[in-house]
Amino acid sequence: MTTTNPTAKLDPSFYRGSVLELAPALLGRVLARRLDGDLVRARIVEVEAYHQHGDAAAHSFGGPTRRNAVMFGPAGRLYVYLIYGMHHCMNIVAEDEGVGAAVLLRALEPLEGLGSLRARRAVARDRDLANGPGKLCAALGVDLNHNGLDLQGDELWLEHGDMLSAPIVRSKRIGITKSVDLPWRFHLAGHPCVSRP
DNA sequence: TATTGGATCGCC
DNA sequence: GCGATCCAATAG
Repeated sequence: MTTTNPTAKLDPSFYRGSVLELAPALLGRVLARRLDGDLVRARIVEVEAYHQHGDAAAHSFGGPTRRNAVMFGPAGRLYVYLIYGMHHCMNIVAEDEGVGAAVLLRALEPLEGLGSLRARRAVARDRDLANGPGKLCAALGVDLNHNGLDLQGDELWLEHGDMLSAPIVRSKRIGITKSVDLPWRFHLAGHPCVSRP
C-alpha cells in the first residue's frame, strides 16, 4: 500500500479539473501560510464553487473584467476580492485558462501557528478564528495584494493533508441572491468550524 | 459621470 | 435585526 506525505504540496494539475470536482476535493486539504516568519496551517472544512456558465452568482458570469481577470487565468492561483467595502474573500482558481471558475474558501480549522491568527482576530474560541470567508482572510492576513498569487510559491500553498474521515455534505450556497438553488456548497459533516450548519 | 448593491461581520 | 464602508458593475 502506498501513502502520500500529508505535507506534500498539491501539484498544479490538481486544480485544472472541473470546479465541481475540485470543490469537494479541497475539503480536508491543508492551507499553509508563511506569516510573520511563522508557519500557519489550517484545514479546509467548507467551500463553494462558482462558474462562468449557468451561474449568475459568479463574478465571472458576465465575462472578464478588471476585478475578475484572475478567475479566467491559469488554475491554482488565488482570486481575492473586497466585499461590502471591508472584508476580503479568497478563491482557488480552477479549470482551463479562459474559463472563469473558482472555489471560495468559506471556513478553516486552525491547526498550527495559532498565535499569528489570534494576533489578527480577537475571538474567545480558536474555532471562531477562521469560520467564515471574511474571517479566514483576516486571520491569515490575506488581502487584495494576494490577488493572482501562485499557489506553487512559498508564501501560501496547499498541502495534501490526511485521509478524510468525515462525510461531505452538499447544499445551497450562502449569502447570494442569484442562482440561489444551485447545490454548490460543500462542507465536512458535523465539523465545529463550519460557518453555518 | 452617477448610482447601486454586494460570495460579510459583529454589535444592538 | 442592522449599519459599516468601498468600489466594480451598470446605467445614463
